[in-house]
Amino acid sequence: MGQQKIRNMEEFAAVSGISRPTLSKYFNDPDSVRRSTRERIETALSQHDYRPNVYAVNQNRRKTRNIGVVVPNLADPFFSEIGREVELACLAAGYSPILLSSHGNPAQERANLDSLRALKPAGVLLAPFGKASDRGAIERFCRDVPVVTFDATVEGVCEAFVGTDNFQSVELIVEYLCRSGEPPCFFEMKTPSNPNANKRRQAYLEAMERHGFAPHIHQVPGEGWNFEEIGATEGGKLISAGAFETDTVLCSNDRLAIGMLSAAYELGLRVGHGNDCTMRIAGQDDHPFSRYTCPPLTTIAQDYGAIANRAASTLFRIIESETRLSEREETLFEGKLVMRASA
Amino acid sequence: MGQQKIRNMEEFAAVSGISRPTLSKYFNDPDSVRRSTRERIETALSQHDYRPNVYAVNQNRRKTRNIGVVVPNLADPFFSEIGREVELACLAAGYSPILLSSHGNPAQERANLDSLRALKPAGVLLAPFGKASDRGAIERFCRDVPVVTFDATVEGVCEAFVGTDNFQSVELIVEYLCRSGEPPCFFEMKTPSNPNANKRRQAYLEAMERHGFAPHIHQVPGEGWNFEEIGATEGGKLISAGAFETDTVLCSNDRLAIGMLSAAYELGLRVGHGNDCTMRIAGQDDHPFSRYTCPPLTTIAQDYGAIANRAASTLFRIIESETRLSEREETLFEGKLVMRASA
DNA sequence: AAAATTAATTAACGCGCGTAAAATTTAAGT
DNA sequence: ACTTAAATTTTACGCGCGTTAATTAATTTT
Repeated sequence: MGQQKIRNMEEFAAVSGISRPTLSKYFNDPDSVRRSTRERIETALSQHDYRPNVYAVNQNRRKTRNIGVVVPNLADPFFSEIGREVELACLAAGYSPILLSSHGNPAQERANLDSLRALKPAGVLLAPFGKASDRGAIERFCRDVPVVTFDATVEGVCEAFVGTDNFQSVELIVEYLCRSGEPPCFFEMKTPSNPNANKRRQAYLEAMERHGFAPHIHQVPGEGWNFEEIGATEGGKLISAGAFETDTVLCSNDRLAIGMLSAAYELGLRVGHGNDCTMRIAGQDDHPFSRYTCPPLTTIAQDYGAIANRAASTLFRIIESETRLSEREETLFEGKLVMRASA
Repeated sequence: MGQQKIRNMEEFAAVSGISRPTLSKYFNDPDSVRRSTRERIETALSQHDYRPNVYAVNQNRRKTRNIGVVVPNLADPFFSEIGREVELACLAAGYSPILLSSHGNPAQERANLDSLRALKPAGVLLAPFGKASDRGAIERFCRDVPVVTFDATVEGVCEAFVGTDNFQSVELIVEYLCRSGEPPCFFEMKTPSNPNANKRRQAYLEAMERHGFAPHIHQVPGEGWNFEEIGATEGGKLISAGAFETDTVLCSNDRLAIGMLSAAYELGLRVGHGNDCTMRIAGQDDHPFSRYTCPPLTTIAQDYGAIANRAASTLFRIIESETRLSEREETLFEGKLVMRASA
């Protein structure tokens, strides 16, 4: 390895015998220089280990190669998984992802966008809160930076949206539940911040009508992101009060279902589709922990990988074309039924 | 708000009527200028919204105010929680945290340190893999950047370590388990990468001896970070084979315990300390999901907040004193017994 | 009010790199 | 070998801010 440390590109030009502008070209895009020079640079690089100063580079480049990735809550394994997928896609395309969590707090989401703005990112992949998001702030941000939203959408803003087709997904599981037993009641929070929740409720209503059953929606109070807690306490209350019209409950998401399963267990109820079971509980999202609940949770799996990759590739396309999309693109992936023991 | 956009500090100096060097002082430390000028700057700031260019600032400053935070796996809620606490501590002290996950991959840990080096951070808070970490790389990194490790340690390197006192914690739960029923067997992975696992095994052996019981350690194969899976399949095998010498199992961590609980449920066993129960299962870490398992998991809680804050404040002390610690500091916080239904 | 202290201004340089224009070299094509 | 096109080198400027030294202004002290 290198003997004396190389302090800047000038010095590296000296030891490598390549002019500084050519080196600059190389570091911007290794393929932009002739193969022979590229090889000379790379051997020099292997002997002296020099890396361009990030700050100087980004100061002078019009657009950085940074991609901001903002998710509402990294403590939720769903978002840490999908965040990870997005990061990988960025890396693979030669961009530098910067992952920020809004920690369940819409004000933090706004703060994250502010921080990102200072980093002059080439683009941003945003999983917004939805209704709870600061719409104005996001709109303003989208004017300055190409943004693709994923998972949840803020109606009308941003270049594109990639998510799951809630109507297809809900139909899938409602159909299954109706076919295999009593039609499901729907369990959710009264004031869900996530727009998917509203679509899922709507989709439930439509699906139930389609199958000729009366819908039963149960909304419970509760704030914040402690969904398991809400599912356990409020879901438990409903169960023990006998509030559910049928023996089957479709939860708005897996985390609520996990809480409700825990409450059912406490109440000594056996959940599942067996003969010895009292009720069925199903979720939505295929949360990483859903296969370890008792019993394992029947749910709808979102295609994390497809969503992440499509969102990323859409953003790259916008960045590289240097033109905004003429109209807002919406891509919805289908959910898959994951049948386990709980329903 | 501002009418025309301010492009740089020069222009902001013009509109605010403050000279550029004074502004520069202000942005470095608002308290370094006279109160009257500070107020003038801040009113101008509220009218024109200007922010210094991050890249230009960091290029010229000797040390940035960036703090790198590296955790082994953000998909593990334990680390997303503690990572969050650390971030908050950095923010509160006026630093800019940059959270990176190694995604369960030691090579990624090294890559993360490389990325961080390019950002010239003032310091780094590192939760290393431990044995699996690239010791040489970490040592080299520590020579250049002040580093405080937390959660897990790499023996001998870095300025300081903050973690949980495994010997105290394990004694606590072993004592409880012995007192309240049959003495525990110990369940863990054969090749744990986390050094805490080794300390916990050792602590278990010592605690059992102290209480006059024969220890029984069961190690199962399995690679990677899918602990629940390993706990479920391998733990399930042991249970159904009747391999455990007593009816009580202490798992090396909560995620293994969550898996084992799921296996026990599948086997139709009732877990807990009630009369109708077949076995007891306990964990360690107080994983965020442990209170929603069936039954809720008895475990040892680490003091996330205390660990995060102590690690951060120790790092800040080193950074601000501009001197390396004369000797390596080790701080261990006590665990607390969390009694739930599983044991 | 004068002297002493403290703070702000002016002027100027440097950081490490992007980038543009002109001059030169290299490679490819006939 | 000669023409042409493509790549590289030289030279030079600019980015936005940190920082320093000398100067001037504002504040505090006696």
